[in-house]
Amino acid sequence: MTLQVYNYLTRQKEPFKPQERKRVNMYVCGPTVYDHAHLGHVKLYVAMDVVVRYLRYCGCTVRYVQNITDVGHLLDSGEDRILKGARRERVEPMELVETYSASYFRDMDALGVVRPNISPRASCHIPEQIEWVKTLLEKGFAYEVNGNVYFSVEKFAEYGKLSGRRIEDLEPGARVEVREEKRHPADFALWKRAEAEHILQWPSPWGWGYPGWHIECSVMATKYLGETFDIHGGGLENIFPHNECEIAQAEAATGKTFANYWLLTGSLTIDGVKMSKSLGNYLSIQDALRLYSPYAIRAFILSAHYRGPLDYSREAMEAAEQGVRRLHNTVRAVRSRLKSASPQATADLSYIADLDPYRDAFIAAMDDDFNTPQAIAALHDFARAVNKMLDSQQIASGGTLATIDGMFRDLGGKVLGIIPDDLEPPGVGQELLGGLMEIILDLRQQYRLEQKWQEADALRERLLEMGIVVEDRTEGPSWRLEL
RNA sequence: GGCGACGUAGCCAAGUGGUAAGGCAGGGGUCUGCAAAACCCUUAUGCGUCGGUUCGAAUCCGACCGUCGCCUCCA
Repeated sequence: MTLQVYNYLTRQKEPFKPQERKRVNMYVCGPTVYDHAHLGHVKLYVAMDVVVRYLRYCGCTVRYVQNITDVGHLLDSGEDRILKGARRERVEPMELVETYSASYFRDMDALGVVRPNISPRASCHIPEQIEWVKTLLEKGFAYEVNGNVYFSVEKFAEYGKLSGRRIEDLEPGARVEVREEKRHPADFALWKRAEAEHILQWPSPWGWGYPGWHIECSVMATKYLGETFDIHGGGLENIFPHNECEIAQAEAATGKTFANYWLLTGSLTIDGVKMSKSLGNYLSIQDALRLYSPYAIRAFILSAHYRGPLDYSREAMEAAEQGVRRLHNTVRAVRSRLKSASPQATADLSYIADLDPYRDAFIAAMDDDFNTPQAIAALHDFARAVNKMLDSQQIASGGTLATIDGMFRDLGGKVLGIIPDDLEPPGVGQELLGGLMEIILDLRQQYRLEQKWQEADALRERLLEMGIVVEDRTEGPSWRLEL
């Protein structure tokens, strides 16, 4: 494998070498489930999805862990996001968590995002987190004040190594008021004392309370992936303080490197501003799926490199939709030709040999830090070559067509997830529909032979109104459902 | 104030020293009864601005301008 990845720890591209050959352990910071996910979240999860898919395509066994934050993630006001959501909807906190976890998975499924192997919840790992805090206290990296336990950043010499910040550079209280009881303004909470009205609380050696936001990731990542694992992914905007704190807690406790490679993604913006819940400039995934196909949404996100920012606009999404449609048209044509191709015909070896450069270009792009824009470009170049061959009326053998289809399935399907295995929408009555369409198209051909253009066109128009596109190709009429 | 990212055609966006990928949109053409699809040609003497290094810079260096993110709990 010659995969190169940009590692935020070293700020450069490095050859990717998992600890164990062909086995990759990977962790990505997951959602806080207090509301529906929106397109902004999708950029991270689709990008990481493609990382996982590509590693698997390269033959690696990937254990992908992505947490579900259901406790301890506070708002600027100091209010727990989960509790605020629960109050808003007048439900139990854990009821809210169930609702939005389900919503999150439903959205990700709809977008073809492969599920993590493990989706651990913070609230299910309270004992482990308490143990971890105890360890940090014993080792002298933490201190307790009034039922709160803080991590002492001055005790951890490497604090800031990921984000490139120095403690002296931080402006205390820039956003959140500094708590007097902290020894250093930059110290962060490992465990927080819960007031009586705080519903989510657990007993601990320091009284009733709940874990700080950062500790869950350190604890759950190491629990399922080992003290040192291969890849830690996340959004660039969380590099500080969240990711930095994860490293500090983990490495202070274990004395070992936390994660070897840090892959961080740029934000999705809209009109140049980050799409976020708090700004209200977001598009929910459900709404986005009403406007665009899941393949277009993925293609849009993958049209920019994962590390950079990407600006959402109606125009850009339409462009992605059209681009993906072009690829689907080619794949549909190949599969349709494949049905009538003779299966025992020998493969056109010279043409298959010509396929290699396209696959190589795709692989080279992906090997270069998952350069999906270039990989998609390679797919488009490939589609053009295939279209040319189909147009030229060369008799392609079943073997050649199957190889081409296989490439689209592998590269566009398995790796990028922008080409489905079945282009026609699933559902009952497919055979009935096929039979009916055959009758209608036969009738229309009869009109055309008789040069009754008005009747033929009217038929096509009415079918189009129902979402059935009819195209008269040189090899005969074809139809497809367009949603 | 500090740290960081970004600025490439009408739009989205690759390219990080060798003379500007790809997609969308636009224009022209081929094919077609028409349409669609597809294919061909075409669209940045130019990569925020100004300097510098170099035989050669979108790519390296410096300054400046602009946009955005983060600075203790927003993916």
